Amino acid sequence: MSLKLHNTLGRETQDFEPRDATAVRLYSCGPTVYNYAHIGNLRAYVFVDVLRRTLEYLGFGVRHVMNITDVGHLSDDGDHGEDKLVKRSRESGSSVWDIAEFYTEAFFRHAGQLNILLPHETPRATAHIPQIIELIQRLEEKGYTYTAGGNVYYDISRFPTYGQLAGLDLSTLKAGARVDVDTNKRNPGDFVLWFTKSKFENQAMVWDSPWGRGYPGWHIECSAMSMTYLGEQLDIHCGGVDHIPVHHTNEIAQAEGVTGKQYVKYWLHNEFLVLDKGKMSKSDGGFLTLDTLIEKGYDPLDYRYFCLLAHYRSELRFSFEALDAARSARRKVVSQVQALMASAGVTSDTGHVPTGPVPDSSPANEYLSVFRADLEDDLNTSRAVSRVWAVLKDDSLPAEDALSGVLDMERVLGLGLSAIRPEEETEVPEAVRALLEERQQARSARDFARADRIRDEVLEMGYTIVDSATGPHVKRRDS
RNA sequence: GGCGCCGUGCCCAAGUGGUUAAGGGAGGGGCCUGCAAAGCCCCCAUUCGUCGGUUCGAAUCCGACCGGCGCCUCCA
Repeated sequence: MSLKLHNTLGRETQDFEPRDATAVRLYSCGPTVYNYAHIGNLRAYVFVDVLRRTLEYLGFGVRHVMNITDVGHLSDDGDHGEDKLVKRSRESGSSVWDIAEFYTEAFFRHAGQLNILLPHETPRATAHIPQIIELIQRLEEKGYTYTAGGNVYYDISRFPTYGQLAGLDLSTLKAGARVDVDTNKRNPGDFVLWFTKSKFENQAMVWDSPWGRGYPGWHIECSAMSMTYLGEQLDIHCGGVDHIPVHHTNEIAQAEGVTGKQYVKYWLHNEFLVLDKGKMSKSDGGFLTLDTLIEKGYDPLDYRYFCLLAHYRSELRFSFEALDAARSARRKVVSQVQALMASAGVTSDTGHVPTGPVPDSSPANEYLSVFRADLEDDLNTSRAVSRVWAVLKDDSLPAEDALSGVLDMERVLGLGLSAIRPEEETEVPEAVRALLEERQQARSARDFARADRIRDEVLEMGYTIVDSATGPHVKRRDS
């Protein structure tokens, strides 16, 4: 079998055939950094990470680029509304640049905590204004633009296949259904490439351009940066489903308008994380960040595990009950892996856990081949995760093989399994050690009430006592 | 108004024409234990929103209806 991916362009699952298998050109839409990424946003980055890891797992070379949109977006279409960065700046008293930098750092921190591999390039929009201007100029030369009311617009009537990705029927789109009509536009679907007329004070991020001092529109930065780093034709471009009708539709119009060539071969879009009340929205204010989950006692990787439980093209219903289930499951995987380490004789002294390729002779390959097939089937992570359990539950599998099998799967899953250390006697304070001794004496004397009191006392101090045939073990609580 | 998606056990969720409807969590029972915890074993949907239809056969295809949601504004 070979990798099959669901292409939004054409709405069908297709065999993945990159233009160059040694360097798959992957572009994913990154964050807009005027606020923290919420956990719904983060689901999208986990998805892209699994995609990239899968490609690498299957032997493809990958070049992954993700933009950081640090230029302000308006909260409304057509030069109305307010720039989100400016708004944030006004509210916090910091400069827009500081705001962008702060949230960019927060984003990378969260991504790292989720075991998301850093893309090879993470270009900032503000660092690519010349490329953006050049792209607009090329569109202008080819006659795709017009100027009205001080802004440069893209004229979608010049691009015959406009809206193909989204299956838009332009004649049925209802202009102004939710937004005021921009009277400068010739066609309601036209969009701004360059603004010179800012309606608000304090527009801090402005640059000189052939059309006047101003700032770029909201879709052009992705076209400019993707083409700068990956060339005119990409293999895969991903993002959330919300990008299909506008952002990605406009990106295609911009890129293909300039090059006359197909911009992206495979468009992949992830579905939303939803709450009872619907999707989590960045502009609604009430949203959960990864830090919120951490404060509530979850490991970031519990959330990653949770994301992997559902297919990326399905809505995933978030609840703390469901997250608890993921946490319980992941903790169990961790302890099972530690048990395998013990069986396989892996200690921190012998040091290494098996990391290299699993030998063909290993019985674990039976599981790895179905695992691989699950991923090749449009990234069925839900099934892929179930293969971890299958390995863990197969008692006929030698511990070393089970261990190497699970760690091989970890290359894609990224659940932190390769970072698991053998379980060992925890260094405990002298006071705890003394209590432990006291408790053993109590147990020998069959004074269990006292033994239990001591156990509670030790628990208060942050350590869990677990009795076993070979004597009591002490672990840090909540491991 | 237009376009689109979803509805599977207590919860999350896979499966999208054909053996017993993955997997996890929770729950129940058992083994083990002084008791716990952990671990292990067993149980937990004759049924896939409802009603029709197509088919030898449907959770999977078609239609209607009910319910939920997304997009057409920035948004993962």
